Amino acid sequence: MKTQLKKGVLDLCVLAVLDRGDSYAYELVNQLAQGMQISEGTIYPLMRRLQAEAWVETYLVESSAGPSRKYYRLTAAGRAELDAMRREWRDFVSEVELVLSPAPQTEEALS
Amino acid sequence: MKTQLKKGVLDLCVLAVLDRGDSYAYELVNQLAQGMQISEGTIYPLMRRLQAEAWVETYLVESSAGPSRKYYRLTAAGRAELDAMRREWRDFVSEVELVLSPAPQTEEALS
DNA sequence: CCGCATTACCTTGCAATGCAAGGTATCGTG
DNA sequence: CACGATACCTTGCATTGCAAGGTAATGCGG
Repeated sequence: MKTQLKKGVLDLCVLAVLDRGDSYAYELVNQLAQGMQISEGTIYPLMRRLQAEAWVETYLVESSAGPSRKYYRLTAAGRAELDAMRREWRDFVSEVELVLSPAPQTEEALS
Repeated sequence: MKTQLKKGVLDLCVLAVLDRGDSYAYELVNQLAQGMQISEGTIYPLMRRLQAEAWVETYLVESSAGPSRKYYRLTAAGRAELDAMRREWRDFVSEVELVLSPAPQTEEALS
């Protein structure tokens, strides 16, 4: 999948996944990596940004196999942002589809 | 419209517009600026990239009001690329919509 | 004829973000 | 006790959109 296309969408995707239940970065990468490529070098800075915006909050959970996991939970603000991003996403897709669709036959295009 | 979302899509949009007829950068900005914001500082480097990839070729046309216009015409390679990009776009949208849709209830998620 | 708006071209520097590469630490198993 | 898997993280680079600024041609009003 083209790298540039993902820019600005991964936030939305991560928030959407977290809306289905708390998770931690390492797991998020594995989940998202199935459909769209995404690597650790992407997710960790991204989670920091989400936390800096107060869209998620964290808590540690000890693991039976490996170091403690830093779980992320959506905040109320995060859920609101998720809704806003969903709307932006739909508007964006509509806009692009409009450009991609065949000429809209505007009357004044016959100069 | 969010800046980051546009990354990787503007190429596709410009090629799609050119597929409907030759145009020049200044006009492309005005056309695209209706739906999605786009500025001159974006379009000129972009057109250079498209030309460097040989997806478009140029020819000058003198204008009755202002300096000569540098028209861009889609090449065969450009048209092929446009088709490829359209497919990538659809795949990309599908992938994101999949993530945004409610939990798909995979059996093995009950560990 | 001169300045100004409009058209039309272009470049520089910055900001945002995805990613490869590399680093650290913990746990269970052989 | 070495190793793989799990899980965390950072640094530096590449790409790309954009604001800001610069150049030049044309026609019009004063």
